[in-house]
Amino acid sequence: MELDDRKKRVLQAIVDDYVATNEPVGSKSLIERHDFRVSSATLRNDMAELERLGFIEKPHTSAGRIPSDRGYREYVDSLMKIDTLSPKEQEEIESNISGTVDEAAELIKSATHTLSEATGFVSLSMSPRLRKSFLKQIKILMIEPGKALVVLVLSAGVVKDKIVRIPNFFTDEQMIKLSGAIEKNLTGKALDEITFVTVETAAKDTEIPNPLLKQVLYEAYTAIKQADQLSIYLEGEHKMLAYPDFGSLGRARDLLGTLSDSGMVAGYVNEMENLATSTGKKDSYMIRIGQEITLEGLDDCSFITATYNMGDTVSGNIGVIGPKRMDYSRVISKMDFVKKKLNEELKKLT
Amino acid sequence: MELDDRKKRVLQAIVDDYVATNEPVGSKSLIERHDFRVSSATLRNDMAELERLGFIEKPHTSAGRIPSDRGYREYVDSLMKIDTLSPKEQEEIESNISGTVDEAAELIKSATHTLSEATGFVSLSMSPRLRKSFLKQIKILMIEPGKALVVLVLSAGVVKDKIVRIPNFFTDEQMIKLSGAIEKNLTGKALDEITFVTVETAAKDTEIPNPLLKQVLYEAYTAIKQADQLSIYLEGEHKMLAYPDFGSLGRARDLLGTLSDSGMVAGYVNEMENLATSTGKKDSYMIRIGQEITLEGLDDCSFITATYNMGDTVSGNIGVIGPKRMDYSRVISKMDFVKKKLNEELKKLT
DNA sequence: GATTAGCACTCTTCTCTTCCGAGTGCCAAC
DNA sequence: GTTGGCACTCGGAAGAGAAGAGTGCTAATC
Repeated sequence: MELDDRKKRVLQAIVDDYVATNEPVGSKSLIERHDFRVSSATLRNDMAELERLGFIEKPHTSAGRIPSDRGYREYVDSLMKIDTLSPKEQEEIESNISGTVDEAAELIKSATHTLSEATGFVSLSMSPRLRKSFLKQIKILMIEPGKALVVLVLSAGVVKDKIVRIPNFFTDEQMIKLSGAIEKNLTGKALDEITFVTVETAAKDTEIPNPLLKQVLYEAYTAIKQADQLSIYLEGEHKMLAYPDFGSLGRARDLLGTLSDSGMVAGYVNEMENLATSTGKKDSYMIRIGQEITLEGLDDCSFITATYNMGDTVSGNIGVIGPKRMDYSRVISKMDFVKKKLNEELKKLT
Repeated sequence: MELDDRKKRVLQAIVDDYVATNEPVGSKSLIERHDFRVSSATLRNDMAELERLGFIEKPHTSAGRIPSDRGYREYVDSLMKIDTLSPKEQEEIESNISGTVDEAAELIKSATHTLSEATGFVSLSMSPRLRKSFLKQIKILMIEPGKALVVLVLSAGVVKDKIVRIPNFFTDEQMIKLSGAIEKNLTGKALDEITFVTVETAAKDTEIPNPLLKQVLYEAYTAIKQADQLSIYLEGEHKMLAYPDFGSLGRARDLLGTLSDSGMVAGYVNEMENLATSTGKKDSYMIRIGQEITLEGLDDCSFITATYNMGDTVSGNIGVIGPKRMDYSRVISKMDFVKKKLNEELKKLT
């Protein structure tokens, strides 16, 4: 079912007007605000058809129309045109992201912050998926008897550390020897290539009595595995309260409650990303609208994500969550620009 | 102006009832719910007096009374009695905090989480004030030309690291030598004893050409100074939406907006802590009620903090922010218990 | 002097009704 | 296919009571 040209224009106009005013759009106001050159009765017929097809709906009998999820979907898929940012907007974003930060995590955080500020919505970032990154350095430092620090330096400027327990009588020299051996054998390996066996093998020629060794190796292995755990960073949750779309406190509570469970949100983003990768759909951004989002309380939201890259093998996501009644074009172009800048800056770090 | 016994009981009953019901309390319902053995008219006289003294107020002429900030203040200062937790409550908290965590930061986070869960309010923790902690280890590791990692191990199980830029042609050996020299000379020093001069002196006998050295030392110094920056962790902000006390979306927005500025909240907590220390008032907890809180949007909140300790010299704060119409006794006893458990667990780490 | 009963008064809240207007769907005409 | 016209629907605003909870005050009582 293809929409004819005028119906497309009508749907587009309804979305635009509704986004701008937050009022259901009637046939008469459409005529007033747009140059349709037909009468309101004609639009009424078109609108009835659009409703029959599921693109728009009525809050109640005697109100105007609002876009349905499907209407928004059609809008973002084929109707809207993405405009470019003004130099001023670009500069604002640029000045916030570029900087003197030396750690990737900081950079990503500041991009997330910028994104929230620029859009006025909730923004988020997922930590890079480090499975494919490789070990540049691994050191195990004795802190005190029974305690050591494992420090991992990964490609792309990422540093992780973890305090681990070790047998009390493990000595300094033993640790230095062990650390050297592990480093020598594991450096250059991708995280997902490293198994417990790999670590054990790496330590084989250290001549440290086995029972002692095993626990330390296990802790080191855990530290390595833990490094590629996904984490999420959310910002600007409170901004959602400013939108009348979540008028009732109940809805707002559900929404913020869900967002506060960052593990759940992270899981969802990850799922979306995997789905997109596996189905080969790789636009520069991904949108989920309203009911398409399976998280509780986000029925009135849209969720837009994009992928940033650190080097060739490592990537993560940034994203925006706002009311589905949002100016998609602006938000997407802003996110796109933030992503671009973030990628550039990340490149400088490697 | 001392209140007579019955007036105290009346005030106490008003606070208790109001906290329980969220309804302004009238003389009649007071009689019904409590065993005053006088008539409602008598209580009306008492209430008029309490109002004249500023302990209670009327939302409007024909409503009951609600406690004023001053009323709550009197209540927490001299009327309430803090009850102990049931074994079940204790166990719930205990099982959440004690655990196998090896890093202090993790432990503090989990205590904060537990606190929010147990009270149903926003909870927060401030990172330990590390000025007085001492360096157990400091290592500078080369990552690649132009980049190094400074790792600090502080007393009380705290590890900090920071990537720093260094001159490109700084070599591996130079770094090892430098790292050793700095470590040898700075270990055991408290963070606030370390100045740039100290660091420079520590590196004096390395025989590395001066112009090179200076930048690295400065970066190392920065890393050290940065380690004692305060940070704050907030949790459960969305829970505030569940309380009718913040009925209007506007108020809720102000509140969450303020809480989202964690720097500001951290500054306020720090200020409170300093004030308490300097005036010598050292209760096991501190309370700020309503207007006493100078943060915007927290007029209807109370802010309760306590201090946790890591070793003899290092401490930080945990706290709760809830509606001022809260069950102070329960909240305080819970916070107190969380604090106690946290202190115990922190002790195990050192 | 403190306490009490009684009563007039105040003010919010809830419900019911009415009214208005924006918007619709449909029909007949163009 | 498009248009003008018109009856109809429904939500929201505005207003009018009525109910109810609570107060302050006065005069009587302990």
